[in-house]
Amino acid sequence: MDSTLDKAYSPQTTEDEIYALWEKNGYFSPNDKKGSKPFSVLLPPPNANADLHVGHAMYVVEDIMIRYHRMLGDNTLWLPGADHAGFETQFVYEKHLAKMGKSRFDFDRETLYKDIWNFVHENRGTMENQLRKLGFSLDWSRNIFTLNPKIIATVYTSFKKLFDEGLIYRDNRLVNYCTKDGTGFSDLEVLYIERNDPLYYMKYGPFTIATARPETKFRDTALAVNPKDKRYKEYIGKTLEIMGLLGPISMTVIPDPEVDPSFGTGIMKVTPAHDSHDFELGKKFNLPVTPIIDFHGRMDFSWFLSQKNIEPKYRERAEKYHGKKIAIVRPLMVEDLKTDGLLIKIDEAYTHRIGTCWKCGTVIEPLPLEQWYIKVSPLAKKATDAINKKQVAFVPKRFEKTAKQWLSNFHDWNISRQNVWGIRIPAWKCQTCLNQISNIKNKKSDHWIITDGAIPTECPECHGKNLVQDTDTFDTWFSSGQWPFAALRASGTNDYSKFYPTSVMETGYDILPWWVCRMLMLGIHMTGKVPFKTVYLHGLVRDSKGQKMSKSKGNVVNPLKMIDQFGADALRFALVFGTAAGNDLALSEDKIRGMRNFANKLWNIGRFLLLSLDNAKMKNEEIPFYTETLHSALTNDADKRLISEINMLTSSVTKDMEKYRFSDAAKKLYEFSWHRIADRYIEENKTRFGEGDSEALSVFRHVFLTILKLLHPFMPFVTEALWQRIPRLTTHPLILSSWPVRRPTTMSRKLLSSSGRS
RNA sequence: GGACUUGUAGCUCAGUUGGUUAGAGCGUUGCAUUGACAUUGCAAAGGUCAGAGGUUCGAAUCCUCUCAGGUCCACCA
Repeated sequence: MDSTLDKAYSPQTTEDEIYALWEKNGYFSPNDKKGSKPFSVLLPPPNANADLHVGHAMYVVEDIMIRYHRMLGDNTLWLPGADHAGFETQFVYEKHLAKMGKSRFDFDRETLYKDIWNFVHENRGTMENQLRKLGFSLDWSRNIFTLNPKIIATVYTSFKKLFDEGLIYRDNRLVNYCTKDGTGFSDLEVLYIERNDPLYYMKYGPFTIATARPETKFRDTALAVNPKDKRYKEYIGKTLEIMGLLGPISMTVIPDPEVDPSFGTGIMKVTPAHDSHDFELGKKFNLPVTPIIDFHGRMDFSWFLSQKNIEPKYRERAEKYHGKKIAIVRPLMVEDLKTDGLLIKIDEAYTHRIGTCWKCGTVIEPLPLEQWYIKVSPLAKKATDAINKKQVAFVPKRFEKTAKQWLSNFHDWNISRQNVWGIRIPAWKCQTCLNQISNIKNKKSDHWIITDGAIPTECPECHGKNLVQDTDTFDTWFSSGQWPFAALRASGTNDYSKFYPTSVMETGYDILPWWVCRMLMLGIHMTGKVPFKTVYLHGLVRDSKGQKMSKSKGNVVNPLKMIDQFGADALRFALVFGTAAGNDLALSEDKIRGMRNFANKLWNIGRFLLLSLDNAKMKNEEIPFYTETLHSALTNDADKRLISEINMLTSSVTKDMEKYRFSDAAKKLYEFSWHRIADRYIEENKTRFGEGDSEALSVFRHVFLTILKLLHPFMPFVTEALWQRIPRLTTHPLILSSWPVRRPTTMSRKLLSSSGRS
């Protein structure tokens, strides 16, 4: 035992060594002791091939819970995972391709998939090591990738079950399509932004209409007015001949109570192929769906140009527009409208909210496309019921309301993505049947063969062998929504039966609708049980001024840099200290430095304790371990008071841990260690320590070891480093030590031995 | 239009079911210090808890309204 500690604590020379000790000895794995209660948390899988950002460091809350429960003697599992992150990873890979002057369309599907797979695996590992740097006591022996074959198998099984139950269906409707990324998205992935766009007023037969999207007017199929609008009442049901840029078109006026008479001129053009409201309206009035914009965001006039006997003027125009991007066509159209005397005015001050791609910012085009949808409401109802029945608790409580609100507002969920990197949808179409069907009028063409992953050999209807698989992959949230049961079925033999439902789901509140609600819906439906009993939501990490971190602002805090500079314990403590669950927190270097100072303060309390113990040893003083006998024989009032205070602190911190009040616990421990023990108890009793007073030293050591235990979930490294150096009764490392109980009475000793650890 | 949320010290934030003189970190000021720690200690300054009203023996905390921020959803032709 080397009791001469360095003057200052050096996390850099301590942390890696301690982490290696824990990991090497398998301390992160469940104890699997008979009778021990299960406690399980699934780490929200970070992107496999990206670096961690400081938001990930908030998962420290999970490590705190895990370490606490491990010390309670629970059968504790914290399961790590790595996310293939479907579209996001493909997006990164496409950027990488672009740098080499290539695009994903230069490769066939299999090659592209393989290349991305290799790309991900070449970049893999950094994220995992960063989690280690943070001190996270994850059971790495169970680490699982979201494209693990067992995970995929579970996802396929779910898809088939949902399909068989009629909860998954195929439909052709307008999808939120990003023409740059070449894929559709669910409603949640559309990012609405406030934007200024010109509002064009144009002559439309006897009317004037206002539109922000003049390019779609070529394929308007009707005009809609509010049935209560006296100005247009007489026109309802009438078909009018209207002069457009490509000649006359006939259009019927239909009633729509949702038309706002005060907007523009109170008359709305209807374009079912490019507006979801119009699409629904079109269904009601049996209007054709006639697209003018293609999946690359270009104008498509082939329907017009293929007609015979087109006037040369109109042909010229259509050819001019054809194949060009919308932004290019708009000004051309404005010119032509002017020429024809159809443009009335342009309101340049018009602002509206417009959907954009959350990833690349391109304006989302609603385009008609066949996709797989999940019928959400039956699943959402089950989730809401579970919340109402208190089968799931939210921390903080207010998110219960948010979750329920989301669950009641979800539309059917488009789970098809036109990506390669992901889990390919196990749906096949028989080409033979398809050809036959297309010859029979009115027969539904959605004749799909769905399997639980096995490649079908022949069509069950016609026994044809010409089966073609859907080229789409699942929305990654469809598979992540199944993570709790999918992961536990894949991670270890009995993990699912032992650890499902998991104890706590801990993640950022920003993915409540994307992930938490989906896990609830799919988890309950697929397993009959809630996937987690408690949802703890943390806030966003912001900069020292409360501003959102972003690369462009240059205010991004790099967690690894902070760890190098101040130690993981300091960063961890800074993230929980003075932070309420569910609230955003401002993180500054000053705060982390302050917490580094606290780690150093602990170090020096330990250093002083060791020096005093050495000093006593030289005087041949025997320092007894703190026991019940010693406790009842205490004579010094200062010692008695301190013992009673550490007991009170223990209960109070334990209560905080149970109630997920980690900030309170951290604050109490900080306050007690620094200002009670270091500033007062040590200072007031220095002479006694100098004299080698065995009672004082015994009490001091006991109290300090207790503090190390209580602090261990928060600052695992410095506490373990000190624990290893201080003479104590047991040989266990701190990570496996038992959580302190009020004091060493007979009763609590029983508890200690029954937990199997001391 | 709907939901949620914030306003507490110079800055960033805690503050449980209402309960003494309202707390912390950082910052500021003064002093101290060669044996645990300058990554330190002691002391100090600094707050009408956004405002108004109400409930209560008692309100930062509960209720109503006002003002000022933030986030999300719906609608926007």
